[in-house]
Amino acid sequence: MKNSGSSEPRDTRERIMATAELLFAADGFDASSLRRITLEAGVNLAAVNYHFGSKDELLREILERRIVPLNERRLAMLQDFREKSAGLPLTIEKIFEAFLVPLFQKAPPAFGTDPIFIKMLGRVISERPELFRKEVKEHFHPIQKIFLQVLRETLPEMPEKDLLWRFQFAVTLMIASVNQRDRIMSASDGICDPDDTEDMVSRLIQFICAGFHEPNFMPDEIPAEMATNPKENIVI
Amino acid sequence: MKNSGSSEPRDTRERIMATAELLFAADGFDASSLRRITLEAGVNLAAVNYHFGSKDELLREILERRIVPLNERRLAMLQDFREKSAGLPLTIEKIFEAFLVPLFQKAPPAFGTDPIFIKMLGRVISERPELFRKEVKEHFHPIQKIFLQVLRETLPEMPEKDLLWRFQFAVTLMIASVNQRDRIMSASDGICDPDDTEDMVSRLIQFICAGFHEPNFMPDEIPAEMATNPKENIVI
DNA sequence: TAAAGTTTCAAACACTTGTTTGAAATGAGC
DNA sequence: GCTCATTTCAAACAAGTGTTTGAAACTTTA
Repeated sequence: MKNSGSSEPRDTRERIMATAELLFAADGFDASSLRRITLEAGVNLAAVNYHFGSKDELLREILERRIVPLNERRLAMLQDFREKSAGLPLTIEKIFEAFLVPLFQKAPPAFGTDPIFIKMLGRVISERPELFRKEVKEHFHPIQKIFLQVLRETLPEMPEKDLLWRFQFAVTLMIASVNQRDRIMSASDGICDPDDTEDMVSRLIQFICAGFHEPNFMPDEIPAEMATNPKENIVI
Repeated sequence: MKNSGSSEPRDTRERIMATAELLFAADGFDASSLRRITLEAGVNLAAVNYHFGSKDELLREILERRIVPLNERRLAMLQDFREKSAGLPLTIEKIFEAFLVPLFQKAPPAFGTDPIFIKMLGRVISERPELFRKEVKEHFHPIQKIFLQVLRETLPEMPEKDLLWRFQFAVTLMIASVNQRDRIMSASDGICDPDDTEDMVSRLIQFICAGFHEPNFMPDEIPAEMATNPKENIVI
């Protein structure tokens, strides 16, 4: 079943990256040893350090070859919607469609994204935050800035802090929705099925947009219980 | 500064648990070695295995002593709101206030919950899903069932699948909001401050409730792009 | 075909991990 | 006082980690 012999020359890199992405997604970064990765990829243990330099650098390369085309597709979709909107501001729904759909869309491994990558993204974000900080600054912040600008055109009256918080909730929920797939499935007794990507993405967009359609945030709504002495609230 | 000598007899367990919780929250489970935990706690390395049996069991005990009182406080708050509502169904806002506030509320370590615990929760959920599956089934599913029932009383017309998805989005966002604190902070250039707990929780409740106030989900709203051949959408 | 460059491979390296061990120290009960 | 159970401690254990090495096997170039 497994291709244990060496095939084409440049193939080794690709085999390592594909296998590593799969294992990182399934078991996390630390839990996926180079020995298991290379064994399942059918290459020698030393190949990773030969071709990538280190395990961290392997992860960085996997990330980058996915993130760049992902963001290109987001921008292309956004541009497409804009051309069709005849100068009018885009609806919040369309904006988040361009933001979310390319992330969940299944696509050829070389240029696109698919659930395996985003599952890996979700896992590694919380396991290697220091590695991500750099990657996020370089690739995700610029795209978030662009989408925030477009949102601002649609919602010119919304206070900056409200807009930012709601957008961060949207991004947080987006990441977590792939990160917590298994929990969602089992907590709903299988009724919520994250494998039905179309269904989930549509619901996600609806849920997120609802948050943006709300009136501006009123600080008076702070729950009174938070302000009181916590000791008084303990009930045993 | 550090208490390196042995103090009271029963103290060792408590010192280990407190330190471990802190380190697990800051660096994750795998990244926090027993050597570092015991060193910072000022106890001997072998103490963990003597008092808890294993590192996994230590984590399990930390979890359980937090989760049980947390859920007790949630139920107490829910009961309190119900008594004040004079038989009327609770508002969605009140329901999620009872669900969220006790989680973020700062409280004495022995009986309550605080941001350190929930940060740990967020990290370990994605790092040790197999350990969590059991814990979640035992402690979180029952409480989710209760809150779903209360939501159902308030929203009797909503289709079951819609209610479940929106509730799962709420839970997902709740967990992720503590898990992704650092990302939220840096992605918003410090304008969104998760350390301002009152502010964040209020906004979170507003955002979540907006999703529940939406009309029922219409499957027609599925973005057309998801159905097309992905290859056609690639833009380089 | 011969030389040079690239890639593979088995073995070892240096290090860290959770866990176990058996003797020493400490506690309570009589 | 002594005894017995509990707890601490330094040391070692077995297993796993990412990485390096230097010789062998290939490819490519001349």
